[in-house]
Amino acid sequence: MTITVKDVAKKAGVATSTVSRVINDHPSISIATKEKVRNIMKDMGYVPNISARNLGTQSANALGIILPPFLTKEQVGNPFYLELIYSINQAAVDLQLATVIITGKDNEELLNHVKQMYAQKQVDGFILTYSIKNDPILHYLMKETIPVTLIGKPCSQRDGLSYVDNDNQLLGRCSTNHLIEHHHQKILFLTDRQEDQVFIDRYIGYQSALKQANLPVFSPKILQEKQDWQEFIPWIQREGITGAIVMDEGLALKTIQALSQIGYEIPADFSLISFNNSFLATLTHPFLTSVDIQIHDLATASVKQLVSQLTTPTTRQQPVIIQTYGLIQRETVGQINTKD
Amino acid sequence: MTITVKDVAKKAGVATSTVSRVINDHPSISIATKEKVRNIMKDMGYVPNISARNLGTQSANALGIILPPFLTKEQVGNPFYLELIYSINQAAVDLQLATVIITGKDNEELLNHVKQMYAQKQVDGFILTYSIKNDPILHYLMKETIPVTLIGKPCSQRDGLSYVDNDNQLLGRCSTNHLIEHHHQKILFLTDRQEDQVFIDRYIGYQSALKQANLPVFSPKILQEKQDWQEFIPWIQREGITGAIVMDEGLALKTIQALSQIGYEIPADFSLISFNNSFLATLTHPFLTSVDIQIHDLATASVKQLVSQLTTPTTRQQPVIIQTYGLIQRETVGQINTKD
DNA sequence: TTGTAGGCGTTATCAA
DNA sequence: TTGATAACGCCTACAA
Repeated sequence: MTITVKDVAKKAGVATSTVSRVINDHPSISIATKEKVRNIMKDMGYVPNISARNLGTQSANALGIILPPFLTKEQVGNPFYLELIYSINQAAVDLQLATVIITGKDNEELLNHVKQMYAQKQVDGFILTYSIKNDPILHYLMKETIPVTLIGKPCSQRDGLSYVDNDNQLLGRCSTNHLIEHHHQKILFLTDRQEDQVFIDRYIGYQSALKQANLPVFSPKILQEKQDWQEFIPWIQREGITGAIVMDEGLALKTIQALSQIGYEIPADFSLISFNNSFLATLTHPFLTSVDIQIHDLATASVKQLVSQLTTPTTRQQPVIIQTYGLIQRETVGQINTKD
Repeated sequence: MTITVKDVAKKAGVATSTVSRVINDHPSISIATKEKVRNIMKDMGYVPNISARNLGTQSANALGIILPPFLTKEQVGNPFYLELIYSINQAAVDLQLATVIITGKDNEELLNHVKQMYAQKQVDGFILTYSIKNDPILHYLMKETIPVTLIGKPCSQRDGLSYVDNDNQLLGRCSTNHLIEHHHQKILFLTDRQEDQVFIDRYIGYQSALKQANLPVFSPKILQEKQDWQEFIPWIQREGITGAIVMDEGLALKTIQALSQIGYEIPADFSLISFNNSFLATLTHPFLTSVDIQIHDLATASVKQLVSQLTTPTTRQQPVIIQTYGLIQRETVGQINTKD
């Protein structure tokens, strides 16, 4: 029924081992036989059986994408993950790797799935798509020295951990500078999550930009509950804040709405700059000025990191920091009205 | 190094076949030996090697999720897919199946990946997450009688195709009725894509609800280009439209914005009801009244359908239509102001 | 109810 | 440069 190396070997008048070598482009096979065998493979429509290969090579030819245990509808909706999955898979396919999804409704379930996938040899390693404090998943993977690449920076010092991240301090600095260049002087930093390493780094960048420009640094505003907003908006007016760096595009949209309710015009009265450059940025006017974090590069680099762990397990991986970014100027940043 | 059936067998003083039977819970093994072997497996930390099993059973123990070849940032951002992936994986894990992602930058590449994954026996079958006209992917899978379950209704008659869908005509009818109950009389249907089977069905439901209520039926308004909006908004005013069924929550947000620009208050002057109940619905006020399409049920049913194709390839699958839905009332539907 | 033995399709280790 | 042959770990007749 299915065509195997044996069939190809017989037809080609060579041994199965030769066919196998041709498949793997082994250097010690003459060009002539390679040609011959390849033609026959094509003629017969031969396709290698990956399970059999995996059994032989003791590998899985697959990487696992660990998604965060989603808690809220908001997180599931986060466009970041789908784009990441998509880009990781594209990079993986280029290397003949399959991409397996790993989820769980909570950390315990997720950890079980991770363990199982690895123990059953269904994946060779993992890409962990999020970085949080005291993550039991990351802890387990490192303890067992299972190949893993983290997307994002580890929250605490993790020796030898392979990770790929944006230069979030740089992004924080550049976005802040963008507002400074537009003559803003009282610039805020807004977030809806503070445990996040991404937040910490960007906030550091924000601080450094302001200090360098001799402008006031504000402590980050955490906006989660309704009450946070109720205190926040009057406070902005009182303080005469004119601009903000916003961690998340969803949050930016909410902020714009809250400000319009007190009659602020964007960007005439207030400027915002956000991150990710997702579809949210161009959903409604004013379109969001946003920092593109190059998800594609992040994904490609993470796959590369993981693969090099797999091929050379001994050598330590240097973290990769994506330096490129895009400052996508749209409609939420303007010169500040200095006439008052 | 790794523990195999052989090791377990030796320690338990039984044959490897017995161990194998215990693993698969074969009925002809005595409870006593089952117990014994299981304990030993646990003690030794035995985990079956899936590649080996797959090789033996000629299966892959995995299903492939085919994602649409994404064209635009908007589509990548669509929260629907991530939620679907997540739910499918949860359902698959329960059945001990792995979930493999399949993508491509265009139909050609996607088709190649699909072919390859199946030929290499990396997946047993596919879940196709979208339904479009003349889809070469679906065409190929059906021609080759490869197990597949479609999420959504096929655009043209496809004998014997397994699919899982909402009752979109029902959803179209119910959402329209919801506006009718609020005394709306001139109700529109808004979409940003018209090739879509989902659109067609919901529009049919819209029509039937209006006809039954003896209210005017409008042809669907397609809103894609800027120009569409420029013509649309004045037209609404002229015609005195007071409500709309909107295919997509992103589109609903855009519509609300366009209407506010001409001074309309939502829902006092205009009501909207949309679909999916994604995080977009509660991003900004007014929060969207939305029809929840039960992605979780869709996912679970699709996995079940696919698995039953795999286990009993001969019997025909009856399509599954999810009848339940949630009408999530929020802030965009109100009684129409009848005083004018 | 259990054991024996062969096979699943590749790769890897020897020799030749 | 190639060919035999033995793994790889599990499943499944068939036999006992």
